[in-house]
This record gives sequence, structure tokens and C-alpha cells, in this order.
Amino acid sequence: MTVSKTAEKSSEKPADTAKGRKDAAEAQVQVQGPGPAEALQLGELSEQLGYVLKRAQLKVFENFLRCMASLQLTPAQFSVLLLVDKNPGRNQTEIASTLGILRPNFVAMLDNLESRDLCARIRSTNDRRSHILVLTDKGKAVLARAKKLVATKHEARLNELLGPSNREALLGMLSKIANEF
Amino acid sequence: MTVSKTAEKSSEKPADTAKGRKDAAEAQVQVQGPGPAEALQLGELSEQLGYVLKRAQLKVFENFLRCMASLQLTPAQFSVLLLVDKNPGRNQTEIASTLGILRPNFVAMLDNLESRDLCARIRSTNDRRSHILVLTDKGKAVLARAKKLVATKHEARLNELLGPSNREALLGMLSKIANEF
DNA sequence: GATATTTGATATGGTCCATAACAATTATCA
DNA sequence: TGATAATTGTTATGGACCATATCAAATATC
Repeated sequence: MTVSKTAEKSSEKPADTAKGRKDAAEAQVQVQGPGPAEALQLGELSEQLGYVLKRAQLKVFENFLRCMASLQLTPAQFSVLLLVDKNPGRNQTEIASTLGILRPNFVAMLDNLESRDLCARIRSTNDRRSHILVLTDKGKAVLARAKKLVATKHEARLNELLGPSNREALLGMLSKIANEF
Repeated sequence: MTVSKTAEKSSEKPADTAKGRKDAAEAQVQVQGPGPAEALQLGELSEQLGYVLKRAQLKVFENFLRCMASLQLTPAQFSVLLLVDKNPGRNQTEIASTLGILRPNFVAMLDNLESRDLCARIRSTNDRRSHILVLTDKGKAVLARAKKLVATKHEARLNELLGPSNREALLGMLSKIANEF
């Protein structure tokens, strides 16, 4: 489905700014079109769930990043902090796998969070191979602020756009797809 | 939010296969947990729209690829074929930008489709800088087969899972997010 | 106690996304 | 008209994310 995340800087295109088709002598090929903007026809594309799903996901992530700009947290990082906080005493493999992150890719991510003093790896005494993950005090504080930002800026915007009951319904359907598809 | 696309090969994890905690002498730290699987607590994560949205999107794309395996079409490629078919006479910039693809990244994509004889670049006579995009006969045939596969295997599965009216509602809400968020 | 498994880690390659820059062509306008 | 600016497709390049193989240390298994 494509759909990049270009941050929508300008206006997505100059849009051909009505310059007339050459002169105006061959009014034959373009019997219909007057010539102004001419947006493309999406056709069946706007009915393709995958296409719309991807576009929506990009918009949501984009908004999430804006809301979290002050804390410098990506969606993935936020999910790690949330999960570590709710599941104390778990190791890297457990946290990573429930988030769908492969262990090798989780290493750099933790290096980042640890370097910012948001979480820490603690060598387990039971199994000295594994690292128990915990949030630092700063990590807990940042998570608390992040939750507030998400609730008041991010999710609130969605309630405003869809209404609370629709938002619930949307979440339910997406969960169903995520779990049973 | 994370959520990789590991194709769900095995079962996401061996899950700790109930081996008993060491011996069974320190039934004190683990007063509650008997010891079997112990799935992690998702907590607020399952209420985060971004998280659920991303997981659902990955599942949908994954299923799309399976349905299209015989045609070897990715979601992005399918969207290009659809858009070129519905909008004859458009150039690369126009097609790419409406799909959210940056022009530089669209080149390799077109090289691929053209090498498979699914579409062709035609030097425009009006503006010799631009390439008009068209589907070849093979491209049209493949697109037709792709549409059938999507309708009968992919989207049908969603109707089965959500019901037609819910599917419509879902699409509407996602469109709203994609366009107005 | 020998062998297999698990954990965190490194190296590596692939894909996708984003920016800068360029040649050819066209538009602008002094 | 002719100099300058803008546009189109393209290449090169770097970053982010994803996936696999492999390793040493530690543990489990038999």
C-alpha cells in the first residue's frame, strides 16, 4: 500500500496550478477537463482496508511523536517503558518477545533507554545469563509524564474526532484483527 | 509500539514450559504463581490505539502477502497498479505523490514493475521530461487477477471476522483518522 | 559429566524512508 | 529573445527498522 510518512510539509503537491493545456487549440483530447487541479482518482484504493489502515497508522504515529516531542519518546520506546513497568522482574527476552521485537534488535533499543537513565539491566541472581529489566526513578517519572501527555493530547484528540464510543468500537475491531486474523 | 512482522513461525515463544521454579523449596517469593506459563501483563498497552493499530496493520499486510503469493505483488505494488489503471496518462510524480511515495524511491519500484512487464514508462510528447505511466496487457491481466484474489480471499476474510457492516464502520473511522487527524 | 539449550550480544544484509544533488527539459520574465 | 528559475526522472547516500546466523557464557538435560 505504500504511504510514506513525509510529515506533510508543504501541500503534498503544487497541483498543476491551472496553466491551460498548451494553447487551447486541441480541445479534443481533453473534452471534459477544464484544466485546474485534477486530483487523481483513488478508485478501489479507498476501499482497501490495508491501504486505509496504513495511512491511519502513519498519522497516529506522527501525532504521537509530536505529542511526545518534549520527552523524546517513540511509540516503541513508550511501549517498552509501559511493559517493563507493569511487569517487574522480567528479562529482555520476555519483554522483547511480547512486543514483537527480536532479541538482537532489542539490544540497541535498551542501550538507548539505559544511556538516558530511563531503565536498567540487572543481572539476575537466579539465572546469571539473563538481565532483569527495571525502570529507574527517572524512568518512572518520564513514563508518568508520558502517560499524561498521551491521555490529554493524543488519545483525547481521537475521542474528539471519533467520539468515545466509536473509539472503543474501533479499538475492539482492531484488536480482533490483531489477534484473530 | 514496536510490533515486528516475524511471520509468526513457531509460537512466539517456548513459553517457559512449566519446569518448576528451581526445586520447590523456596515457596515464598512465588507465593502466588504456580509456575506454568506466566504471560506478561499488557496493561494500558492494549488500550493504546497506536499499538493495536500497528499490530492490526501488520496482520493485514501479512495476510495480503499470503493471498497474493501466486502473483508476487506487495501491497505497495498493488496500489500502484490500481492507481495507474484508474488514472491513465499520469506521470511518475503524480502517481508517486498521491500514494505518499517519494519520487526517488519510486524509481526502483517502477524498474521492478517494468522489468516484469506489468507497466511501462512512456516519454510524454507534451513534456519530454516526464514519463507517462500505463499498464501493459499483462499488467492489466495481473491486476484483474489480483483484484479477484483480494476480494475473495483477503477482504472476504475480514467480512467473515467483523461482519460487513462493522467492516464498513471500521473503514470509515480509519479514513477519518487518515484524512482529518 | 557430556551434550543441548537459553540468554544477551555482535555482525550482517535487506527493505523502506528521507535528503541532496544532477542533467535534461520546460517555465518565467526582464 | 535570452538569462534564470522551476520541474522531472534519476543517482547516491544515510538512517531506521527488520531478520538471520553466530558466538560466549550460563544453565538445563540426560
